[in-house]
Amino acid sequence: MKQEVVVRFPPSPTGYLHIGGARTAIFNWLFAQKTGGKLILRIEDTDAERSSEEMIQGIIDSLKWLGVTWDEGPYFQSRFSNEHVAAAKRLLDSGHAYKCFCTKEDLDQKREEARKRKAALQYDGTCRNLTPDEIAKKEAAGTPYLIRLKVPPGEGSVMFADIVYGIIEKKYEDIEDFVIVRSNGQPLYILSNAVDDIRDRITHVIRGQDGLANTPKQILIYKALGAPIPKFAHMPLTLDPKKAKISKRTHGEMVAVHFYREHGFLPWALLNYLVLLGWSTPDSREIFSKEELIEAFSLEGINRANAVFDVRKDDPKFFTDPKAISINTHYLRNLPVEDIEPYVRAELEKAGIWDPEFEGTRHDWFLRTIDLIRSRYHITTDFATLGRAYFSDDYPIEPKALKKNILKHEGLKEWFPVLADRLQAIDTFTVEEAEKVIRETADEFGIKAGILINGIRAAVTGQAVGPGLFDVLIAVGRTRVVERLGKGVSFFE
RNA sequence: GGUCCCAUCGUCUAGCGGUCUAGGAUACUGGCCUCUCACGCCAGAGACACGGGUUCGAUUCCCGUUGGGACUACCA
Repeated sequence: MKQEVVVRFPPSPTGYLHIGGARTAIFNWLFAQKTGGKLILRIEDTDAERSSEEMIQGIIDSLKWLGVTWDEGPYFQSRFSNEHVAAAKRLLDSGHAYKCFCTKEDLDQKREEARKRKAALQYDGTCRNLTPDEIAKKEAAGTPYLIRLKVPPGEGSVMFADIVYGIIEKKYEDIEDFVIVRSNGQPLYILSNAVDDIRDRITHVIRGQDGLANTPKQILIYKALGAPIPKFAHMPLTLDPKKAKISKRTHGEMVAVHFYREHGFLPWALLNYLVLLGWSTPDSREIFSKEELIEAFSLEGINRANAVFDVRKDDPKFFTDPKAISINTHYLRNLPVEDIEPYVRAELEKAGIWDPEFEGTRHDWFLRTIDLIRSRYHITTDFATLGRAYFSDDYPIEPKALKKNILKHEGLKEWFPVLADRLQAIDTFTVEEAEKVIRETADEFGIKAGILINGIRAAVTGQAVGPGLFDVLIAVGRTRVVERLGKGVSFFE
């Protein structure tokens, strides 16, 4: 019988969830979904100094927003510190680890010397072979100690087959006797993480490539503890355009999941973009529904080369990776209107122009209007900014539109009121009738229809661009159109 | 410094010895459409880091160089 897959996402709550972490969570989630396995959320909060309740909540909110679901947890690493300590004691008792009484100063000094000699800066094993007598003496003297894992001596090596990177081999002699417990008795991440994974019966460790170099050490811990070794799949890192690892510290909000939430991204669009960073299908397909993505996903499709998250700081045209925006745009335009309705509503509420009628008596109108204007928007916030005139009477007139489409044609001062009257007089206010009236008016005054059309668009929507004008008029509604045109004269004052 | 990983258009990528005059996406340019702007459609420009091998034949395999990245804490 095949063993059930269990994977985990173990964020450290020292900050918000960023792009890189989200991507790791997504890959784990997809693998669990694909294999019918479980995803465990484990908060690695053992660094109490830097962890906070607020960050934990933020990470959970971001995961939920993305639609990444987990089957167990959140567990908190700090609750299991007794297990980590117990594991260290077992290692000590079985001779797989030893106490090291070297002082930090000694170690620093030795490291410094090694650096000067240009040699590897490994621990020299001073305390590795202390006799029981010597140990007892130092303990009796109250000398503080930390615990190091005893790396097997000799020619051997640690070897494992990473699902993404292939066979990785590391010689014992290239691994130092690394610290697993601090002198204050606190276990270190490398130990805690392995112990937690063993307890949680993790079958596949899917994480960033930055964990690759530490994997041999962790395998040594698994072996020393007599635990089965999980499969490893390391994924390429996300780099910034300068090829530096993405981090909260250097990139700030730009790389936070919540930044994209606040800037008009649809969660699935962000997820879809993120999964494309380091993963692909043989046919280079890029747009997937949730079901399609789970179906298509496989660890074998993960790329080895790091990917650049093309964030563009201070780019007037793109506030983030153009590809991410284009995927968001795609969903904004192609999803059923009902699917994006809630996001539009949220934006209108945020802008203070939400009207309950939009989901009441004017619900059909609301959906049709969203559908009418969405093809030129990229982010959901556009509905409240660029699309404001459709939902509120309080909208700004873009200076460029005012100048180019209204002030340039002084005749509009007279034409606007005429148009207002004539549109008001139409029997049934339809696209066809409105168009007829406007074109006839243009003929009558001997001007190109475009002048009236563009002028009306600027007056009615505040913008120089937008959907076909006659559709706009119907969407905005006769009453408002007439009212707005009636005020048109004031532009010239 | 040591150990390890990586290397195809600006960016994300396909390619797993001949199908490559290297495919897709995005961004960019031009055109069509048109009341504007988008959408859509059509077209264009744009890459196998370099040098050695192996082979009848290398983008694909091996080695080296260069470049980039990660790890190397009593952080996680």
